[in-house]
Amino acid sequence: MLVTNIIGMVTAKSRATRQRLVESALALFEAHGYSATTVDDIAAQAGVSAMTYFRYFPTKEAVVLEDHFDPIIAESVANQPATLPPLARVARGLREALMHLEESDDSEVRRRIAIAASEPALRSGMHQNTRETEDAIVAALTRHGTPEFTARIAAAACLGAITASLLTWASSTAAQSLRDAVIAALDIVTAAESSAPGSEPAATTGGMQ
Amino acid sequence: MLVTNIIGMVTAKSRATRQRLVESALALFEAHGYSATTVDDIAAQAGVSAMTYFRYFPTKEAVVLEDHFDPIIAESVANQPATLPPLARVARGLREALMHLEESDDSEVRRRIAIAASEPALRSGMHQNTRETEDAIVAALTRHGTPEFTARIAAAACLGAITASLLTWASSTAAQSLRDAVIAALDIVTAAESSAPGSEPAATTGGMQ
DNA sequence: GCCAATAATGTTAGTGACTAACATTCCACG
DNA sequence: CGTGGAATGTTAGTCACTAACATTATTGGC
Repeated sequence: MLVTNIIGMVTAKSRATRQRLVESALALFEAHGYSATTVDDIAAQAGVSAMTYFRYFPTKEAVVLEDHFDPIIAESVANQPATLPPLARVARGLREALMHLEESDDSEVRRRIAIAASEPALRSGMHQNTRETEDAIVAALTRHGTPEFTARIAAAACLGAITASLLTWASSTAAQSLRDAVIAALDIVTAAESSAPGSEPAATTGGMQ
Repeated sequence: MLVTNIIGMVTAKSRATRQRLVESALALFEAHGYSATTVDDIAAQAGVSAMTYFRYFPTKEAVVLEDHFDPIIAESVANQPATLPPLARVARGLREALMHLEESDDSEVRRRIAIAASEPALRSGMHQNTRETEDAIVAALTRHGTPEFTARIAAAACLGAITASLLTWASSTAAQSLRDAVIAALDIVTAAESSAPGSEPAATTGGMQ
């Protein structure tokens, strides 16, 4: 949820402008590369001034890095049995949250992440985006007695794994779904726990091993 | 190893200039905040022009984010027994690499990371820095038969945990050592494996739980 | 001690991301 | 139709960063 949503900017016209900006940006980034594309280019392509671009997106990065990926995670994590080790709770919570995600928009997400993977600055921007999610997970865990440091490390480990997984997934040609890529990553993080009580390994994922 | 070390820049004078730039930057960042400090300010404080600053550091971030922290890690990881699950091998390799680190310069590192923690842009810059280390670990693991995806996820998970740990450590007032903070983080990531064969939990760390 | 060669620094001029202040156009609703 | 607020534009500026070229220190050989 990087982006404004400030009061105003909600009319049909504004939604259309925003959409044009996103599409122009992705197309130009794919065609000429991220750094070779200026904000002016994007704005011009969308039929709008650069100033208007910045009214919709706070930075050049933001138009790529908006994540539709910050959802009910905390809720899911909080619902895991407190008897599991923190890392397992986070991983299982993330897996469950994923199940409540429409499979549909994989393709645009893949475009975005593929662009992000191509530019170091954007790659690290992805990590920045997970900060909110990390905080939400930490809050969920500490509410049930996990010490803050432990909670944060467990969250950071899982999110680091997921981010790496997404970057690999988006750059790969395999017809794997985003969901399977993330699940595969979480399986690796919790591999040693697959024999622990109450934890069944998720469905195997084919290609990405 | 963010920074130049290009041919030249190795004389006594250049080392002195570099040192002055680092000290000026840290002091100004601590005094007025990262974003309120301009590169011109830093250069002026060091008695040098802005252009000279950029001859030593490629970006404003770099003067903070140089890591003395990218060392023999791959070597250590490669030396772990291949019978362990990948995550455990990475964690144990990192722990061992840490042991070969002088404890001495904790204080400056702490200053740097504390500054990094205060600015989102710098925080994500830290992640960017770990990319080289991640690649080195992946290379070490795949050389011994671990699939690339698995290797990368394990590396990313551990490095994510370590980074989070460092950010917490640097902002805390506890007199803990950097080494103990990192070990504590790795213990959390591999908690479920502490009963696995050949893996003894590292020394407990007091404060940071 | 003087004279190259080379390292270190400076100057100028530019690009591009981003901000602030203010002016303008568009559009819905009375 | 006309008015108020939303959407957009203009201008002018700051700051990170780059390139090309000019200048000053430093150092090693004589």
